[in-house]
Amino acid sequence: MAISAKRQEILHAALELIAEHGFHGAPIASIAERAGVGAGSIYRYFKNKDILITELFMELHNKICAEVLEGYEIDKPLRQRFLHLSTSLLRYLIANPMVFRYLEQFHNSPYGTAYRRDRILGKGEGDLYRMIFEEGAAQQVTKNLPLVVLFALTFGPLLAVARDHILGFIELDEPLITQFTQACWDGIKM
Amino acid sequence: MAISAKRQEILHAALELIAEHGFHGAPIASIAERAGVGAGSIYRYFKNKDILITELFMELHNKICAEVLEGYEIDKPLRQRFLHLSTSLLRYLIANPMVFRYLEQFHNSPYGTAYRRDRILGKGEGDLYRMIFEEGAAQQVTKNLPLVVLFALTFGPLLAVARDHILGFIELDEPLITQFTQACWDGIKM
Amino acid sequence: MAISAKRQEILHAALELIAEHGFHGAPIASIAERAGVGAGSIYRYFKNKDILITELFMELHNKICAEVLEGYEIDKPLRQRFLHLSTSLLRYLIANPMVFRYLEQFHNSPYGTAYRRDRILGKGEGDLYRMIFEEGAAQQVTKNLPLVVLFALTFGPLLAVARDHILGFIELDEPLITQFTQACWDGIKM
Amino acid sequence: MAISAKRQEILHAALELIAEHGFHGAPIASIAERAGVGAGSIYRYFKNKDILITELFMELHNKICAEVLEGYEIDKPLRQRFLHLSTSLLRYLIANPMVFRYLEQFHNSPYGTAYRRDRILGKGEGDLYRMIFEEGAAQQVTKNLPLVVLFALTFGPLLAVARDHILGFIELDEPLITQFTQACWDGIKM
DNA sequence: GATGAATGAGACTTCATTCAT
DNA sequence: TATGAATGAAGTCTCATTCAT
Repeated sequence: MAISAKRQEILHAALELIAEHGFHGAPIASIAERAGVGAGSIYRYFKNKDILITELFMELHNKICAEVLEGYEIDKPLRQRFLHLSTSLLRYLIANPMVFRYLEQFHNSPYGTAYRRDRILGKGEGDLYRMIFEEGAAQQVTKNLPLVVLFALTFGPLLAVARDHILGFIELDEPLITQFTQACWDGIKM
Repeated sequence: MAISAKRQEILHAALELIAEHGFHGAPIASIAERAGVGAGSIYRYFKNKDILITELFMELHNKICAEVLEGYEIDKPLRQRFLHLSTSLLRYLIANPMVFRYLEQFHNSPYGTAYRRDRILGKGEGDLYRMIFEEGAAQQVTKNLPLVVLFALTFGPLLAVARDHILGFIELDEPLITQFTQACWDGIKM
Repeated sequence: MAISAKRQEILHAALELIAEHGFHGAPIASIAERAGVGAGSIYRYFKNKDILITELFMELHNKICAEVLEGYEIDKPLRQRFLHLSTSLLRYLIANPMVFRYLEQFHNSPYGTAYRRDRILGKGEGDLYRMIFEEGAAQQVTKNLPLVVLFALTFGPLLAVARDHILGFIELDEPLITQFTQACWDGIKM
Repeated sequence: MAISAKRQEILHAALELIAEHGFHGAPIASIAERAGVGAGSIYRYFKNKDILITELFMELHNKICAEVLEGYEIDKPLRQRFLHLSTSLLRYLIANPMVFRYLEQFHNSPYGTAYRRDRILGKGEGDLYRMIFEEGAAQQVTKNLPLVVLFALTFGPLLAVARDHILGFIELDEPLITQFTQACWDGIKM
C-alpha cells in the first residue's frame, strides 16, 4: 500500500466510524481495525487522536469548499449566486451523508468549538456568502440584518433539511431542493 | 431533603455539568458531588446514566412545551400564531442557555438519536407548528412543501441563531428577535 | 480492611516491587495485585503513580529521621553524636533492605532528582549532621571543608557499605559497624 | 561512514541521551535519530537494546581504567598511589559528566546489578586499589578492615562528591580535590 | 547493507456500576 | 435508605523489534 494510501485509509475509517457511532464509538482500536492497520501505526500519521480528528475535519472542509466553488460565477445576480451555493452545498451533503454526519459530530464536540467562530468569520465558503449578504444589503436586495443572523437563516435550514434527508425523514429530489433553496432565499431577501 | 427534591438536585447538577462540559465532562461522581449526594444514591432515582440523561431531556422538553404554550391563542391568524411560538421559543432558549446547550448535546449523541424522529412526528410543541403548516397550506398562506421541510425552515434558523447568541457571536435583543422571526415567516409563507 | 490499612498495603506492595525490580518492574497492575486490590483502587488513594512514589519516599524518609533521632543527645561531644547518627542510620538501613533499595531507586530517577537538593540543604536528618559539621569547624575538631564535601565523606561510604551488605558482599556485624563509623569519623575529623 | 564509526556514533548518542534523560528518555528511535542512522540499523551492531547498553558500559569502564592508570607508578608509597588513583578518577569523572551520569544510571538499573559484583572482585581499576589495601594492611599503614569496607570508604565519598559537583552543588577545584582525596585517605589509613 | 514503516504488547488512567456498611 | 470505596473493562499512547524494500 502506498504511503499516503494508508493515511487515507485511516481517515476514511475514522470518518465512517465517527459518522456512524459518534466519537464514543470510535476508539483507536476500532479505527485501526477498520483501516486494516495496527493500532500503533495510526500514531505514525497523526500525533494523537485529537489531531487525527481535526485533520479529517479540515480535509472534508476543503473538499466541500472546492465542491461548492465548482461553477460559481461571481458576476451573476445575487439571487442566482445564493441559489448556486446553497444548492451545491445541499447536494453535496446529501450525496455524502458520512461527511455530513461527521461534521455534525465534530461541531458538537470539544474539538469543533474552536472552529465554530471560523464559520462566522467567513473562512472558507462562508466568505462567498458574506459577500452576497454585504452586496445585498447595499443594494437593498437582502434584509438589513446582522451577518450572523443571515448566516443562521441560510445554514440553519440547509443543515436541518440535509439531516432529515439523511435520517430518512424525507427524500430530497431535485425539484424539492430547488423549492427549498428558494424558500431560504425568501427568508433573507428584502 | 425531600425525596423528590433530591431527584431534582441530581437532574440540575447533570444539566449544568453536561451543558458546560459535554457528556465527557460529566461523570457520575461529579454529578453526585455537585448534587450533594452520594454517587450510589443516583442509582436509587435512575436505573443508570442513560436513563438519567434521557429523563432529564424529557423534563426539559416538557418545560419548553409548557413555556411556549403560555399565551398561545389558537384562534389568532396563522402568522401571529407562528410568530408567538417562535418568539417564545427563542426567548426561552436564550434565557436558559444551559437548557439549550444540554438539548444540543443530547440531540448530537447516541442518546438523542432515537428522539429525533419524535419531533418530526409532532410530539410536543411540534404539533402546534404542524397545525399551522397544515392550515396554512390549505389556505394557501404558507408554502406547499412537505412538513419536514417547513420544520427545517422554522427550527433550523431558530436554533442556529440561539446558539450564536449563547456563544456570544451576537446579542439578540427584542427588536432583533422580532425581525428574525419575521424573516423565518418569510421563508415559509407563500 | 480498614481504610488506611489499604493505603498501607498499596505502599507496601509498591515498596517491595520497586525495591526488588526497579520502577520498570512495578507497573500499577502488579502493585495492585500484590496489594490485593483492584488496579483502579490505587487511584482512590493516590492521584497518580508519581504521587504514590513520592509519598512512599516521604513516609520512608520520615521514618528514618524518627529512627535516627531515637536516643540522640544534643549535648554530647561531637564525635559521639556523629557516631550515634551514623550507627543508627546504618543499622536501620541494613535492617530494612527494601527501604534502602527503594531510596536508591528513587534518588536515581526523575522522581528523586528534585529531592536531592533537599538533602544538601539539610532537610530532615541532614540538619543534625550540619550542626555537627558547623560546630566541629568552629572548634577545629572537624576539617574545614565545604559542607557538601563533608556530607559526601559521611553518606558516601555509609550508603556504599549498606549496599554491599544488602547485596551480600559483606556481613556487617556490630563490631564492624563500630569500626566502620569510626573510620568515617577519621575521614572528617581534623 | 566507516562501519565502526557508525557503531561509535550509536554508542555516543546513547551515552548522551541516557546521561541526560535516563533510560526512559532514550528510546531506540531517539538514539537512532541522534546518531544519524536508521532505527533498524542499530540492530546490526547490537543484538538488542540491553546489549547496546551493556557494551556502552564496558567501553566506558575500560576507558576509565586506562585513564586512571596513566602515570600510575606501582613502586611509589601507598599513600601516594592511593592519592594518584583517586585524584585521577575524580578528575576524569568531573571532566566527563556524561560518563559519570551514565554509569550512575547503569548501576542503578536492572542492567547494572550484575556488574556490581565485578567491581568488588577487583576487575579493572579495583585491582590496583586492592593491592594498596592488602599491602597497607600488611604494613599496618591502612586499617585492617575487610576489602569491601575499604572500597566503600574510598569510592563512596568519591562518587558522592563527583555527583555533587556535576549537579552544581559544589565547584571542585584542584585544591579542593587534593583536600578531599586526603580526607579519603584519612578514612582508611591506620 | 541500510532503512524506517508497521506492529502489538503493555503502561497509565478513568469511570459506570455494585455492594457492604 | 444513603453512602462511597472498590472494581475492572476499556481507552489512549509508547516503544522495542521486525522485515519488505
